[in-house]
Amino acid sequence: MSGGLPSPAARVGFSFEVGDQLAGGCGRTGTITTPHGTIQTPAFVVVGTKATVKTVLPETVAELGAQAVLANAYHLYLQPGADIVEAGGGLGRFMNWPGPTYTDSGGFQVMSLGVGFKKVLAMDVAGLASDDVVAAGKSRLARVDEDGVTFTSHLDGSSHRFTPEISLQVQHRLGADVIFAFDELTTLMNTRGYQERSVERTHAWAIRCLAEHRRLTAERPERPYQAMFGVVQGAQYEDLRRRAARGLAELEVDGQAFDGFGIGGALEKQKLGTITGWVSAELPVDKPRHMLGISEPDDLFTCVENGADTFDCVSPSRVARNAAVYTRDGRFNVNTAASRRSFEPIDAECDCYTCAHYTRAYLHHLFKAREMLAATLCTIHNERFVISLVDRIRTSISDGSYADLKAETLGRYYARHR
RNA sequence: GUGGGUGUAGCUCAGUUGGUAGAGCUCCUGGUUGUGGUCCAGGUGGCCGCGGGUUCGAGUCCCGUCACUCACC
Repeated sequence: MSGGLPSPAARVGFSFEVGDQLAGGCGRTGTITTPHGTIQTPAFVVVGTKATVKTVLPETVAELGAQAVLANAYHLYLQPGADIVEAGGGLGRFMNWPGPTYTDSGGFQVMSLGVGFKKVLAMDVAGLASDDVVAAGKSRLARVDEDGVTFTSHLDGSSHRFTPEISLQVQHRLGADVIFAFDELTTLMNTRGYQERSVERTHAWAIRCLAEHRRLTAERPERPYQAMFGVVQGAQYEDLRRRAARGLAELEVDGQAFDGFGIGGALEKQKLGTITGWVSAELPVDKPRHMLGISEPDDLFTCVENGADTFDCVSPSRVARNAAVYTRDGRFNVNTAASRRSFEPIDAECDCYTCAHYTRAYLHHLFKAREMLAATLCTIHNERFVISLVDRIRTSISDGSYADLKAETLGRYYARHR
């Protein structure tokens, strides 16, 4: 382990304590404490982009075992506006979620609105490298410059400007317990030269984010402290990833350092573990590491054993709305003919509300009939599946059964495909 | 009974001056990793109501016939 900083002064309202270590790896358990409660790590943070976990009630989200919810600053800035969320008592109160909350900075939208697609994982990139990537048939809705990003709203076409300072101002108004630095997310199709310049830009923005965060925090001392995470970029390049991580770890602006770190960007699935390992090695052991946009079972194990503490991902809810459901024996689409007369739960071993009360045939019917309950029930199941898996991973680190859990879980989950 | 209309994919319908058929939906199968997604991609499926005729060639033109439908007796 290198690049670690001395322990920062304890901050009121936010802390991270490392628990058990995974034998033979840099995985660990831990406890994140926020003004709205604690998070036992490793943990899966449920995504509620627009201040709602699509199709499910907050009470249900809590019953799923979700420990925290992550919303998006860019989306809430556009609608309803950060001032309204602030006037509504802040993100958690506004959406009736009493537990810990996160907001993403809008950095992801720099890429997704810019290039018109979101394929940043497991993409065949041979021969496609480019400085100016845009999906065929899509118009660019975001343009990056050194100072910030100009967006064209996907809602009404209006033009908006995001800079590190503006993102932080928005996130402070939203009031989540954990906020992220405004970064630039590239795709695997960008050239090495572009990735290099992008990492430098993200670092320069990180400095501005810390300065603005410090200013805003000092301005409102009466408010609960919002923890600030820096985001490590660098695509698939070891030197860029390590340099980015080390740079953020060492960064301190007028005594203000990052409280934790996000690991994001273009992550080739095959290199996910390796990249996470590079980054973890450069980051301080006593601050939490959040994997942005990861939830596939094999990816969760890979990231945890390489030092990741928390995850968020839209996948469980997004695929649920399109009829894909996870089971211990792999994923399948419940809207296909195989489920029409299957009067069994999605996963007989699952402890979720959906599996306790509903059959595949019923869910199949709901999807065919385009009933809204289909999305709700499958979202409940999928979110519970991922939360439960990460919970079991956490327990297994503590009781020494991690290797067994991993072998059994992945062996079953991918049996059909291997 | 008379006159008109319609018969093309499971459904609703397109099919240009005749050159062995298309769309949407359905159906089937994939996909979805910091939500531009209540979606995207691909695929199966038709002796064009039936029988004759004209023509090198007919879903297209002609004759007959059957079914459904509308109007009037």
